[in-house]
Amino acid sequence: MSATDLAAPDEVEAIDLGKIGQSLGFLLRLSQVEVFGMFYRALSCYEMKPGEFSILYVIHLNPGVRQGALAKRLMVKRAQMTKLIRHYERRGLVARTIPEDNRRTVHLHLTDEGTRFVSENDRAFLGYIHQETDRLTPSEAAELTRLLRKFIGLEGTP
Amino acid sequence: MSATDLAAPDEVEAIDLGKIGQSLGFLLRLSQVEVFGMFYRALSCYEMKPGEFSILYVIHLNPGVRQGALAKRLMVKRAQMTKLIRHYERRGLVARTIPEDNRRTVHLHLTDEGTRFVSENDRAFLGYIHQETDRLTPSEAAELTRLLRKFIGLEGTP
DNA sequence: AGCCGACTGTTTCCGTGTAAACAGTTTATG
DNA sequence: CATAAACTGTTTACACGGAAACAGTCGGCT
Repeated sequence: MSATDLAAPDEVEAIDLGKIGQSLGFLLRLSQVEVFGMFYRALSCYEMKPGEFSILYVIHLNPGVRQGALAKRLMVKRAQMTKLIRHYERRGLVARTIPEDNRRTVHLHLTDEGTRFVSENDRAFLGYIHQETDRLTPSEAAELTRLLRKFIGLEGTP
Repeated sequence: MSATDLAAPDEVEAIDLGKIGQSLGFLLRLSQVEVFGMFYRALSCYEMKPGEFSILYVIHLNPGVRQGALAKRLMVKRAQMTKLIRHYERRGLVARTIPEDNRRTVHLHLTDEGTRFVSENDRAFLGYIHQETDRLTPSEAAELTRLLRKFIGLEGTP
């Protein structure tokens, strides 16, 4: 079933959450569960999770990015980024190049196949969210993203 | 260091996020990282994560809750809830009782020690967030929680 | 030049959460 | 009543992400 399977009635909804229900951390976690559920219902056909696609997408927008810089921007650990990039390399979507002037770093590019993949599936992955914010009005959805962007200090860079 | 350690300059911030920067899923994930970072800086002394405390807190508010109902309400899998509850039971904070009329279910209560723990650390765990939304004005923080609550369908039950 | 420290990516190990199968219990159904 | 189906919690196996240690590379300092 969807979340935690259970055919229980509204006994569940009767549970008092107290101040937890106002806690930003709790609300964020539940929201993420909700978004991931939406994604899964809509895009389970593609064998790729939204976070994985976003990496390809950002490489597409920034050819030659350093691997560590990408990791920091996307807030994933360098170790994790290594695993993902090696995976995409094996899959033939990403190419790694080590420049001569600084052989510590790794620059990332999309292969032709990777470029094609991103171009073709762009809309599906980026647009799925706007179709599914059914509980929010469009202006509320816009305000929500604005507040989140401000909260994480992502205002100046649209 | 804090997030992904890296002494890099603003090379990182120059990376173009494109439409990803407007994606609700992406923003939610970054926000959660942010909140968890806040918590860690403030409450690393307690040997308990916010999600773990929230379970004790909700049991405190709803003595005798069924374990599965609690899991569904908090959106954690039943298997995971089993591990957590058994852990708290060993630690002497939670007591499990199996009622005679339905021996499939498990009802949860706090022990005296558990009650004391929640009462004493209540403020520290629930209040840490309001101290740390420094990038948001109070009214913006309130609006953000309101929108998140609406987004996950948690409106009627304050 | 040579050494020390910092940077970058990688590897290894471990904690946590999930999925799937399981066991006991209750309810529905013939 | 007996059998099947559904419910509830538990166990087991595994995938994912993080922390820490590691190896190669570069810069600074004497």
